[in-house]
Amino acid sequence: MPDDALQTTEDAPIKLGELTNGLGFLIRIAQVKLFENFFEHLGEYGLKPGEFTVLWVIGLNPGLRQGTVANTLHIKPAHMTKLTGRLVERGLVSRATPADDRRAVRLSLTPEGQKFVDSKKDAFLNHNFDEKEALSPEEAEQLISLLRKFTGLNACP
Amino acid sequence: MPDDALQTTEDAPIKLGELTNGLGFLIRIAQVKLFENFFEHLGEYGLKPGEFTVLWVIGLNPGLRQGTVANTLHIKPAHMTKLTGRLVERGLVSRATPADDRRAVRLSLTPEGQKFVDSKKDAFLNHNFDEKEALSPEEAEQLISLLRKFTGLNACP
DNA sequence: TATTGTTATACTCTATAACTATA
DNA sequence: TATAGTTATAGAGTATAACAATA
Repeated sequence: MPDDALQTTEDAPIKLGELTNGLGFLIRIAQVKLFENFFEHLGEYGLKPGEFTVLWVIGLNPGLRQGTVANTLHIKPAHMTKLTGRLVERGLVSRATPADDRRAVRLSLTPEGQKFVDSKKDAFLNHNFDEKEALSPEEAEQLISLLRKFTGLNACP
Repeated sequence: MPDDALQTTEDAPIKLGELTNGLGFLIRIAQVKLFENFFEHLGEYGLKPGEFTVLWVIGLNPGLRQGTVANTLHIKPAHMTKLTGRLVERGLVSRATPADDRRAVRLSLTPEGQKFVDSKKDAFLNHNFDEKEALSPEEAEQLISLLRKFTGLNACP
């Protein structure tokens, strides 16, 4: 039985050994695949996965504080500032300073932003990755379920 | 039944909606978790997951060409140059120019590099992530199997 | 001409700390 | 004092193109 190989310009197949059982490595390769898929379908809008996710969360929680979005999505505050700035520049998000705490920044979608999220929702949520991928619908659901459990994102048990 | 929430400094729980079914989002959060785990266990050596993976692959395939490593691990050539340089500086990897193609660079582990990989192998391959994680051993195996299928890394069936 | 690897540039993301303005 | 957000800086990773040496 030959060793497992990925791809090569080399003569001999490349051994990966137990790396193919490593969760970290698999997650990284999976992410590469998903990024490719994302840019294939949504790249024309010039938004990246993280930016789309921020739009989505703001859309579901209008007036959410910027820091809360950052915490929720594991985005660092410094980066969040720049990311928000980009979305505001594109006219998709608006900032507001609430009167009760003037340090805070509350975010909402502009009408354009809401329209954009609505129209791209399906493609964004990867309901499209079942093109000719390796997984059956049942396996995909199982994978998502296991990941949700692993990440501790099980909603309401 | 309340909407799903993650964490918040906010008054109301944050709605994520169908985001928790999005493979892209789950993979990202899973990676955050795995990175934390990695740095907790291996951070003291100052190596990052990608660097460790490169060491591992070179160890299994001594004399492998640099470009092949890059292709296999989805590392861009320009970045691979810098990454290799760091590992050489640390004395873990040695470069060699083969006589048959003097454009190429072939990589091998130094004795120190080999010793390092051997000693950290178990921790690296995340055989350690079962501490008090959410998944049972069976679920973990299932998750790995599904990811391997999704990424097209099924070795030899 | 094509290929391997390197350099250079630029941008994103991360990490950190210092700063402001509020509280 | 502590907190929310910003700014600044540095490093890693990515993308791209131009380049040298070799094939």
